[in-house]
Amino acid sequence: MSNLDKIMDRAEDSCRAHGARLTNKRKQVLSGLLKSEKAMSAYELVDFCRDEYGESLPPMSVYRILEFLQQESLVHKLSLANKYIACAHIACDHDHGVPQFLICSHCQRVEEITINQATIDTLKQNVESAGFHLVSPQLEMNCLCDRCKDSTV
Amino acid sequence: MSNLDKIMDRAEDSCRAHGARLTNKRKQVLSGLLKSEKAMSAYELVDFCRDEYGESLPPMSVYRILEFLQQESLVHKLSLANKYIACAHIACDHDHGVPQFLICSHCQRVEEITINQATIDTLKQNVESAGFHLVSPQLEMNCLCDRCKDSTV
DNA sequence: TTTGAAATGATATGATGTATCATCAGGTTT
DNA sequence: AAACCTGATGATACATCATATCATTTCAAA
Repeated sequence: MSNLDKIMDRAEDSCRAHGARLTNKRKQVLSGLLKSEKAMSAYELVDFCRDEYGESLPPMSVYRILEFLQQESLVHKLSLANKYIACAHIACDHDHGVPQFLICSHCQRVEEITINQATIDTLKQNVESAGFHLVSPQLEMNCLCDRCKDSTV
Repeated sequence: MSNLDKIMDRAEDSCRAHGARLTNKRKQVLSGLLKSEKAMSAYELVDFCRDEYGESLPPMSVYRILEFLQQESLVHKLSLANKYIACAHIACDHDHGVPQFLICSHCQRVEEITINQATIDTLKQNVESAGFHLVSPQLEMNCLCDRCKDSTV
């Protein structure tokens, strides 16, 4: 069983546990993101599904499906890039924690890492001091990856 | 001399120090953001300039001006909201540090706070461990502000 | 097998952002 | 002052991202 299949199975289990259905179209979008191993825009996913599955999936549907997948914590939206990416921890047993996305401004490569609890607590405390309350915390940072840093020096 | 005037003066000084010109149109956009005391989209600024100054400033120009103001660190782009906001520290003498924006998902109010150095160092260290390098660090977080939290409970 | 809710399709449109070439304004040189 | 250069702005078109709305399909439960 391939790694992709394992992840898709776990995704399906997770949906079922919430009483939600991981339909065929939803699987197509999710596996598209998993296969591509990068962040993709909704319209890129439209093209991908057409090319890969020979099915025309209108943009509206893709957006709806992406929204569903985000609710299920299977996909994250990267606001810095206006793109969507599969969660890197779908098949992990540990708690996912607060995701932090490092986005290479040069090659668009994205790395998802997890912030340690102490740092989150500090951030959260700052937020509370300012009279605000965190909602679905997620951090995104504009970076250069190693390769691009070297190649642009 | 009003606070707004003071800030605009400081902005102009700062530009001059970089050999850049804070032209009339650029002042209009910046003071629009300062007067409104909130984040605005480029097209909202187009409307604002038309209404406030009776001048038609095409969207393309507003985008160019916003880009200029960002380079001068007078304006920040909020990617979570696709809006722009005046830097809260234009007239401050202290170093600005890494800005963190708390955006109320409900009323769109934005608070700019500064993260303490230790937290930044930790974040930066995490980023380096992952083989990435920070570029223009800035954090944005989806929050609820006090008022909206109370009103929605 | 009906039927009701959820998912998807179709269509239109709004919102955000950029490419490109033309024109204008303000200094500098002569 | 006139010519000239550069940076700023205008005009136009278009690309990209996203949502509103109503119609149709699918699928599981009654």
